[in-house]
Amino acid sequence: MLDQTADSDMGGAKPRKRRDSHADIDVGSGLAEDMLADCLMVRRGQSRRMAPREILFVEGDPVESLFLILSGTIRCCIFAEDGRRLITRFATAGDFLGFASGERFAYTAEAVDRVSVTSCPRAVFEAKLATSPGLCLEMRRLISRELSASCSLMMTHMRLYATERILWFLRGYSERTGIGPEGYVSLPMTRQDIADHLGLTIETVSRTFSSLKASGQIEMPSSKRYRILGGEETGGLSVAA
Amino acid sequence: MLDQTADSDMGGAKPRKRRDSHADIDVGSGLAEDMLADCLMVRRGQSRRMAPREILFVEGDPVESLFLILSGTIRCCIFAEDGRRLITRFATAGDFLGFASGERFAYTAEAVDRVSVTSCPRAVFEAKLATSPGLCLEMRRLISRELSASCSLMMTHMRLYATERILWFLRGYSERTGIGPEGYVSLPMTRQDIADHLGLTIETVSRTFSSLKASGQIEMPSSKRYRILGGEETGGLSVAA
DNA sequence: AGGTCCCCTTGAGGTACATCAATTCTATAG
DNA sequence: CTATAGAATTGATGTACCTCAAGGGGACCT
Repeated sequence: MLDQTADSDMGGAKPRKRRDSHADIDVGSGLAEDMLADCLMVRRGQSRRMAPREILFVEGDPVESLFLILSGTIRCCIFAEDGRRLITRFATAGDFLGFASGERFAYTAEAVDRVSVTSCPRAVFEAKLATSPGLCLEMRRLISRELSASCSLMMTHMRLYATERILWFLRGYSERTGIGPEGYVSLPMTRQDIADHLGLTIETVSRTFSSLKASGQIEMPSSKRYRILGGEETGGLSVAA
Repeated sequence: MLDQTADSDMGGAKPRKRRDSHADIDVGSGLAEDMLADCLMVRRGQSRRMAPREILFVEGDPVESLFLILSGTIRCCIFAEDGRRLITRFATAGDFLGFASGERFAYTAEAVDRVSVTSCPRAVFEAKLATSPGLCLEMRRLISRELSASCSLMMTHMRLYATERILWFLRGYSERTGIGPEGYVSLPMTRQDIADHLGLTIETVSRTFSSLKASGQIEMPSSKRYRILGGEETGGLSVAA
């Protein structure tokens, strides 16, 4: 079943993560993922299963391997000296980890729920890089997208009301992970995770969810499942190329 | 003109900015900058002078050239639909522009004060990239640093008081540009620029400057020149090694 | 000099969010 | 089933910042 997942995430059409449904990730560069994935898939048999809260790597660790997420969600965190935590991204199936880092990881990667990843030794990847200039450009494009996602998050942090931040997050997450069979999106992370991602407190996140439910903008049968109401947007097809 | 103070304000082991030819080289892995600079220096004769508010490129423009700033300060902006502006970074002498972008620029670059830049056609650079795998890795490192700077800015935006944001900015800026001969750092950008960089309003920026002056943490003989007081911890003046 | 413009500064009041604190819900264990 | 711990919710209160608004100050022009 692992291979299934892998194949689907990489190139084929597959249920879990439909490439045609999230233009912001693809933006005309399925090529990047394909090439990078090919590289990682060399060792596709060696997938690693992770339990919730399990740590994949820690900020400052030397980069020995690069990773591709096959399923589940991983939070990428950086910590301030005073303990504040910033979750720079929630990486989900099909996302790569470590490519934007140089010698050492710039963030800590931790499993949110049950996760499965494949890895590729850094040396193998860099050897491939040396022989394939195309791969290099594609890698740059991948990192660029990460940078622009980071800017987008910054824009969100900046003078956006809690309601708008939450909706931005929910929309983005559902676009990336896809909507489940019953029409709900699974939300594996805690309120604290969301707070640390959006620059809010856990109470504000909770309150905002409540008010969004009350105003009929979202539906949440449980605290870990949601659906965005109000028409078109829920599909997440509105991202400009 | 920048050199004299450059070595003292960093506290780092190595001189941060060398001014051999006319490229101010930033701290960190000098290798990356050297290789990239070499590439750009191919056309060193063709430097472009820019007046304040002049635009180098606009977000969405196709990337035809890559740039290296020789002197002056450039603001890199992204705009939201509602007109909000985020200045993702102030690029100064020795900084590269466009390397993190793919086909199109991800942000708008505009001169803050009088600026001089050299450029390199993208095709030339990518051709060099194809023949030099080392350059590729160095470029990745460069982009990684930009990404981590972006994360650092996000961390700052996130639940830090205005006072701390301002100090963070002033410290970082003085580290990057160096301290002038009289001990003051020149601050070419407007209060609005700073506000859009730190996620504050112009009034809050101004008020915070005033209170920092009042509490003796900074000195500002005019609104465009400052000096951080308080010795080691605030100024980063520690002369290590 | 005087005038104009733009930027900066300062003030008063409102508000969205943080903080402190208590209760309820969910989950895994006993 | 109850017990216990963690997460989520809800309430009351404070406050840092935003907003609206009015006054300075420097640069440039005639």
